[in-house]
Amino acid sequence: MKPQTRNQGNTTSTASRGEIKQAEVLAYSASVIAEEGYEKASIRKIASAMGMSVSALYYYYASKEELLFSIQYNSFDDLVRRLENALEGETDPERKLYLLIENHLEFFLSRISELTICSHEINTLKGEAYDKVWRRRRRYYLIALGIVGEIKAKHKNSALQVSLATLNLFGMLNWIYMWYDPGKKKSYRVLAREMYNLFLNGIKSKSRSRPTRK
Amino acid sequence: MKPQTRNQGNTTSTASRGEIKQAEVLAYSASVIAEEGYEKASIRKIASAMGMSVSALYYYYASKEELLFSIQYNSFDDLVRRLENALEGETDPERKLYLLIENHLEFFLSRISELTICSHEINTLKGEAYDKVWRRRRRYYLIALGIVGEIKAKHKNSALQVSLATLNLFGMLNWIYMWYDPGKKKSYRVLAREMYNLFLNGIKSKSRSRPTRK
DNA sequence: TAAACATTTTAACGAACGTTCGATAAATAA
DNA sequence: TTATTTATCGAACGTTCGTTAAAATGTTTA
Repeated sequence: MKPQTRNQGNTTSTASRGEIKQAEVLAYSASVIAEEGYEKASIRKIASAMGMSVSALYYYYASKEELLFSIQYNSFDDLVRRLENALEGETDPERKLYLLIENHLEFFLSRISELTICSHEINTLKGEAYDKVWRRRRRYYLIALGIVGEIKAKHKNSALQVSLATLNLFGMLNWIYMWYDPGKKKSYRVLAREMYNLFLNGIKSKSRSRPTRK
Repeated sequence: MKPQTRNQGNTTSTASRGEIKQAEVLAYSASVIAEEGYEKASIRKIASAMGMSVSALYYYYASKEELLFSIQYNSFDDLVRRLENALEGETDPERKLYLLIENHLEFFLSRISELTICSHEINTLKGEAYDKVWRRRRRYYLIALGIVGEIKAKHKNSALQVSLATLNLFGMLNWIYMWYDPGKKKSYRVLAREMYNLFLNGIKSKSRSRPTRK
């Protein structure tokens, strides 16, 4: 029988050989899917990328969809957990914003393939699998929304549209996979600083007018 | 023989029946591809979406790749042209920034399918087709980069990383297709105002520091 | 040792894919 | 009218897709 139990709820830190291989399959899948896109990344490509037969792959995952689901769910789950951990005990909303951005970028750079898939294949899953991932994603979004709302209140910027600003923040964060070059080795701290300053100053300021035509 | 001449370079404003149909095919293709993604949007789905046979479709376009190429190239081409037109005679960099954002969002809302494809399928094409689209895209990017550079100079904000800021601007702009709901009928002007204020205030301000740990 | 379980392989399934072909139908030109 | 071009069609091509059944290996346990 195949190893049904995933890492979650593993009381001991030991991982069976099957679980290790299972994680390995997921990692290879992530790199191929990130590179080629979900539809174009065939099961055969993934299997041969790790020198494995197609059916051996099916021993660990019941379907291609389950591969995508596991990648996305685990990534969002880790992302949320790490964020909640980082925010623990923090009260200053601006500091929280920085931690969110830093956490996101650090996670992105350490697992580029997975996060690329989280961004690019965000609407690929359907039905229940989509819903499950959506709920993780939603949790992440609500944390960000709360932080932006706190900053708005702190600076009494009543004109700011919190949800719109938050979506723009995610636009910046999620678009990185399109231009980030791992070869350049730009540190996540530099990126985080820059993005934090841009976004914070953008939502703090109360000057909100469109330049009139001359 | 199939109608080789595209709209480009059409001296007269008349369009033959073939050219009209050709444009119609492109529009249907765009909506199906935007909805399903390029790989999953099969030629058969596109054809049956417009009550046409598969071979009739091939009469107008030689391949599925040519469909994607035409959608992307025409969209970027129009986008750049409209922007250059709008910027004609403008000198104030902040006004230029607003016009860029407004132009982008207005175009996006009027041709959601095409722009969704421009964002989401940005790395789908390969080889020469990719290069041709890339050059259009590059032109657009350089205009934006120039405007951001001018604003930096105007405000003497020497700490600002122009290319990074520009990429973040495009992150906000290109991510819209992920959350924009046409049903809500939010005007592009409202979006443009909000994004303009956020980005401009973000890059104008010279306060660039990371909140220190407590 | 043998029995039990875990893992991998070979070979194939039906379905869908992009594309092409030759035969028509419809529209236009002579 | 006939001749010619323009447009459409159904049927098929070869290939690849995700998936599975059954048999063959390893590996651990009794």
